[in-house]
Amino acid sequence: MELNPRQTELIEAVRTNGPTSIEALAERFGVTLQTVRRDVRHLAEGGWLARFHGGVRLPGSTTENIAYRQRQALASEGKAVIARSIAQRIPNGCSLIMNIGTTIEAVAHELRHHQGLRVITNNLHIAAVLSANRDCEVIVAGGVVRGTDQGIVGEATVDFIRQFKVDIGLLGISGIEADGTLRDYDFREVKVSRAIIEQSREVWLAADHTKFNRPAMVELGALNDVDILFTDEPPPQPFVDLLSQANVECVVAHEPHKELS
Amino acid sequence: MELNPRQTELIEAVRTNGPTSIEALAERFGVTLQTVRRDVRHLAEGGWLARFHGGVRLPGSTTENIAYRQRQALASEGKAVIARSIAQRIPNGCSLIMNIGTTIEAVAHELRHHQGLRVITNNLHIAAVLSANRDCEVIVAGGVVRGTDQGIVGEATVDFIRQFKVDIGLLGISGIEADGTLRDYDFREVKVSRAIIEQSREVWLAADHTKFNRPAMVELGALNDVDILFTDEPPPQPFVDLLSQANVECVVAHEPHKELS
DNA sequence: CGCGAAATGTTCGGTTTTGATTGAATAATC
DNA sequence: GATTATTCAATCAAAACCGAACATTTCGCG
Repeated sequence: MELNPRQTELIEAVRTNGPTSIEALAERFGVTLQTVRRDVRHLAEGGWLARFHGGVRLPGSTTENIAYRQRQALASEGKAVIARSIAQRIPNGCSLIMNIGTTIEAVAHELRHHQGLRVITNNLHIAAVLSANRDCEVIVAGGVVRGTDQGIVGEATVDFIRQFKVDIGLLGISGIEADGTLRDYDFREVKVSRAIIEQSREVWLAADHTKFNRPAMVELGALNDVDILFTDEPPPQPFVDLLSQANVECVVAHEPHKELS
Repeated sequence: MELNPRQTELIEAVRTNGPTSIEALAERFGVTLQTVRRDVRHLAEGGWLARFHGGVRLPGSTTENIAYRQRQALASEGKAVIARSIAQRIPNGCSLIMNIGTTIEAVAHELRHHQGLRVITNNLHIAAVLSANRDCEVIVAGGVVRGTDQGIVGEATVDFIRQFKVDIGLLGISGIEADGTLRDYDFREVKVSRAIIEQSREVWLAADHTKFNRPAMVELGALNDVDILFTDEPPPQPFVDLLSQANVECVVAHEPHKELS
């Protein structure tokens, strides 16, 4: 089974953007529909893709984990920028813990070509992405898998994470309130995040601008726990002071210049 | 294998710029297409590059993380039959441990509509598939993620599994030798499998016909440890006696009637 | 300068890939 | 359920690409 670059890219395109129409792919690659069909048929026979009338999707995934991927793609504009900015500051060869959250997942994608990383995570997607990097040791935390986002939570997870001590803890979060508390929705996830903070020498927080002033139920910690905050727009007022009081470095990520979609 | 400077540079060029056409390389080095082809053929034979119609790319860039899916698709004819037969015998509401292996993954697919299951696994794919089933509690074992197949192995995994005791342990395996020993390739995986046997009240083994008499390095256990063996063809002679001696029930799964490919 | 070996260029027939057309199959609509 | 609109697959022709054979150049060496 030989694959030419277009076919490789085709798989990649479906992997990242989800189900696509034949027509869109033909335009994307500048070839005719017939050619795309041939590729798609070929790939489907090899089990790389599954086709439906009018398009292709990843094999085995009908509608179940699509809701998740969709959400991931939706807000990816700003998240990718934050992710790149975080990945740039992660040195090769260091140890990380990465928690649940689409922003942190975006970071994982950016880390695919880093070298010598040791990553502990409670996010199945991150584990899957990074385990493809031969030069990266991935340790997944044990525990109960949450159906909504394939996150791993629970007591067992906390215990598992307590076994380690890493250079950098990378946290995504649901909301930062105006009093400087970090919050999330699921208390089981919060317990894990707290454990991550304890076991990390440095804590980096990823939070796009929508997270400021966004309320969430469970208190996770405070800005004091954080060393660096990565975001995509300058934070609004109450937070600028809070950040400097808590001695948090704030990195506002910028688009390199132009992005081709 | 001798490499002249141009060939060295050629590899370098592909390394930095990714897949390239023969034509572009010819222009890049100011030589004819035929010369580039000669170089490329030479380099491809030496494993430095992989070529495709019209150009070259780095080797393995395509097949690495795809090899797994291919393997999964390749032998899926018989595996699906075994998987269905296993899934039929799994009652709703029971607890399971499922290990690494494409056959066991196929079982997971068949379990998507079972109810009230509690599944512990060291296979990320299974975790992903079953976590989509809202009526199934999935617990993933912690540990090091193996890059080749997203299996979780290592000491931590063994410790994690020892915490549980389940109704049924579902094992896939690499080979069954003529002396009745069960074998696999990776000793870390074997340790996990052994732990699974210990923590299960009943052990079900899935092994298609290719596994009989197939040698593998590490001994995992013996047929005595197994309660039921699921396969797709009647086992050859040495095994029929071995199975009855070990008091193993043997289920030969049959195609329902017809399968549309 | 002449020789031979290795590397490179040229030509040509065969193969692979791509694009276009058409009739069949499939989904959507009423 | 019948009709319409897409989509699919088979076929063939054109183009691009490949490899082999042979001609040419380059280079080392006496």
